[in-house]
Amino acid sequence: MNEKIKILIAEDQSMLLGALAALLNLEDDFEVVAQAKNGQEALDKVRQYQPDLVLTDIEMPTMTGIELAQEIKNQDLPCEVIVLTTFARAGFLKRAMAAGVKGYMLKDTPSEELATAIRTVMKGGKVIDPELVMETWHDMDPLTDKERRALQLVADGLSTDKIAARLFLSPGTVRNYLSNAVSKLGAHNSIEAARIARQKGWL
Amino acid sequence: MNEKIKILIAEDQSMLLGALAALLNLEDDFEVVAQAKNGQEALDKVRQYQPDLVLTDIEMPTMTGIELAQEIKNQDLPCEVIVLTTFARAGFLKRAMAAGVKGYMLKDTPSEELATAIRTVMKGGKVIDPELVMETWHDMDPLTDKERRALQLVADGLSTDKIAARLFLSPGTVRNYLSNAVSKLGAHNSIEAARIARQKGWL
DNA sequence: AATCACCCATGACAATTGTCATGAAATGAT
DNA sequence: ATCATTTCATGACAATTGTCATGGGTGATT
Repeated sequence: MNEKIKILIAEDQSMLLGALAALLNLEDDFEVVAQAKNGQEALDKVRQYQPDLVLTDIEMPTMTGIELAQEIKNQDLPCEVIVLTTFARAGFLKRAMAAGVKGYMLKDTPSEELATAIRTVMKGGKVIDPELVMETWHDMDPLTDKERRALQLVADGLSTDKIAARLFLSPGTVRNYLSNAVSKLGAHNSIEAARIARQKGWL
Repeated sequence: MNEKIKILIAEDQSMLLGALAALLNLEDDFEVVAQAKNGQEALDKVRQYQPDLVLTDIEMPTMTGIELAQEIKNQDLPCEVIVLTTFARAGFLKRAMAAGVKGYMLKDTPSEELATAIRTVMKGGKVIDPELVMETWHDMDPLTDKERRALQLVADGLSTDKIAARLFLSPGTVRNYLSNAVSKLGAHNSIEAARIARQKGWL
């Protein structure tokens, strides 16, 4: 008789964490062995409980789900990772694939598909919605490294003068980088550009 | 023998919708009779299934959870409402209370507390985290009606000239309203002011 | 009736952001 | 080695936002 698939769930919203555990524990062949509310706790518990599979959100305190997946890969921990996140973001999907993630699902996927996805991954398959790939993969990050840094600081609320000081550049330079980013992203101003970049996973 | 508490869940994320249904159906005295992914669907199903209690998110398509609660109250539909939302927002909490909501919970509440909250509400009690009330009730909305309208349009990406045209005011007036809002909210610029207002539930 | 506080409204001016032209350095292709 | 392209960098100037002084209308208070 095959043993149950041991699952660790990482999700910072306690309500979803508990509800997902309840949902997955309904399946005869699943066992939720641990839960974590942030990335570091998840990594610690992966070592401790040695689950077959980790189901993780992306945006969590201390370590994102993608960084968690990267660490699991770096340490050759023998478990698969499925990402369950709110938004389809090109930057996140790309980084998740690079980090060895075997599943990438959105939270607006019907819950019935989750169990099926877990079984598919445990059989060696991958579960990434083809539509998702199609709609995001072509989204190449158009930002240069300096543009991204400047935009990140705009997102943090700094003025161009402060950004210039922080990056050891002159204000004119920063204004130019921001203006380039605004154009590339089709935004009306630098703050909207920062929002778009974050939304795409490029920040 | 008492009948089971009939519950309708309204939540636009399918994964959470199904997981919450699974969680609640584990309780012997609960029965999830319907699920809805938006406010209008929820209202239709409240009429059709006549649940004892509605568990609803706030931000959903077609009708917010608070508007749903208001409609349930307006139509004297005999069921209680518990709001389950992501953020503690003063404006939302106030409007939820005014709409007759009996429970207001955050999604980072442990899932074990949900069943208890539902039973408390069905016994005539209210479930609003006192800390939540303490931390948000004092947050009086400092914005005047015209400031709010101008800020809303900033949030929608309009320039001050366009906002002036839209509100049939002169640009100087709009600049003044936005400047007032920036000061009141302690923001660095009008876009940040709009973000803060939205976050507080004042937009 | 007079006064005060607040909202609504406007424009002058200061401060800041965004565009654009320009040029050096780095990188990749030939 | 050379050339083309891209990135990085800067400042002048235009465009836009934000501050501030000013004043009318409304409602509450004295």
